[in-house]
Amino acid sequence: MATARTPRERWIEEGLRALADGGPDAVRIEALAKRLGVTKGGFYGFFADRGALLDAMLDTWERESTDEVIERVELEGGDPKTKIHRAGRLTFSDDRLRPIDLAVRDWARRDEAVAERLRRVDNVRMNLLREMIGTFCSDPDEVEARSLLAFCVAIGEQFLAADHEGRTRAQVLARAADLLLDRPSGAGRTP
Amino acid sequence: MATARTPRERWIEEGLRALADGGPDAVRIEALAKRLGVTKGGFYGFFADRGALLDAMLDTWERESTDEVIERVELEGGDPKTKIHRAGRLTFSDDRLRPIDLAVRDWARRDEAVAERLRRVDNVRMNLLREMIGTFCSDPDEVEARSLLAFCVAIGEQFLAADHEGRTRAQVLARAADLLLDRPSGAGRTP
DNA sequence: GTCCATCTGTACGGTAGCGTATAAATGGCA
DNA sequence: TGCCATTTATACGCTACCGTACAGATGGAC
Repeated sequence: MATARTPRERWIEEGLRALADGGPDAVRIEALAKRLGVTKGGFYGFFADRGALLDAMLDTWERESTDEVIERVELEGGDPKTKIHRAGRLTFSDDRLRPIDLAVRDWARRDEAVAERLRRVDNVRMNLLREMIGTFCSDPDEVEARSLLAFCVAIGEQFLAADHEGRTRAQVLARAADLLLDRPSGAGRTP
Repeated sequence: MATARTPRERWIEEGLRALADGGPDAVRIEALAKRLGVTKGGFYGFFADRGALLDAMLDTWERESTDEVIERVELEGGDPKTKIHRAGRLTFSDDRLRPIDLAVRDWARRDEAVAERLRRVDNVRMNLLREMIGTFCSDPDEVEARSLLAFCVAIGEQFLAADHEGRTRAQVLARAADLLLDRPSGAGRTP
């Protein structure tokens, strides 16, 4: 048996890099082959067509974005606020995962199958947020609202280009996190 | 002088539609021509090349997203919270502008010139938010944090696929808006 | 070292899109 | 109505990419 010089995983890996850099349209088999230093000859031994590669890429992304992140968050322990920050950092500060995540989000707007995958991933993350925020906030509606805010900041911040008048983005984000995660919450809403 | 059956504006308009539907890669001259019911023959009389169309599209988007929105927000008056909601609605509930805005955000991640335009647009919007939120919140750092949160929710919500356990997205968003825009704010931060 | 399944390079036909050239159609204006 | 600048259709060469076919290279098993 001849060992593959360019196994299935390398095509997926390079495909995810292309997705991160240029969106799904940039995932071109011949371009990937060039970057891998081979021709597309071997590609069709692993994948039926370009669509099969895109599916496999999404499989890999989905697994890495849920199971592995959750596992690492729980493994290291800490208080809820620490865990929330760690979960956010594992996705949105990781130079590998962050751009893939953002590209998938934009992709999901145009492809229902991708949207379904993203929904699964986001629901896992929202559950984590609910659980953490639920430890210091008793009103379920407010837990949901704060979880949504926290998640939206993590994503929206990546797509926002505004400046902050002398402050750094990190400083403003820190203050925003305080508003969401530090303020003691009443049981009900302010009338 | 022969009046153009397909003037410059129609190419831009159709280009923006393609951008909204499929991202910048979907803005293809021959495809636009087909949708306009003509061939690309006349296109190169208005634009030097595909890049010139993309620039013109961004010019149009930038103007519509700042001047026109601001004008309409101020024209109709109302209290700060009303104005914020109206400004958000003018962009993020408009079936024409919303998908263009989102497509431009993703595009800006890969193109520095687009990022620069988006920065100008977002700074205009952030100024509006600061002004409105400043009317009921005195701490400048908190004004900035709340403005960032409000903006990030408006954007992030569009890219988020999670469900809300029996609640609708609109319900959770309403509660989130209360947290950001209703809570009376202290002068300083909670220690 | 030989065998052989597996992987890889090369070549092919087909589609889609860009930008150019040029001829035909169009409609305002005299 | 006829002129003429402007707009549009058609045709072309070029590049990039997809998916297929097949021959040659590769390296583990024996």
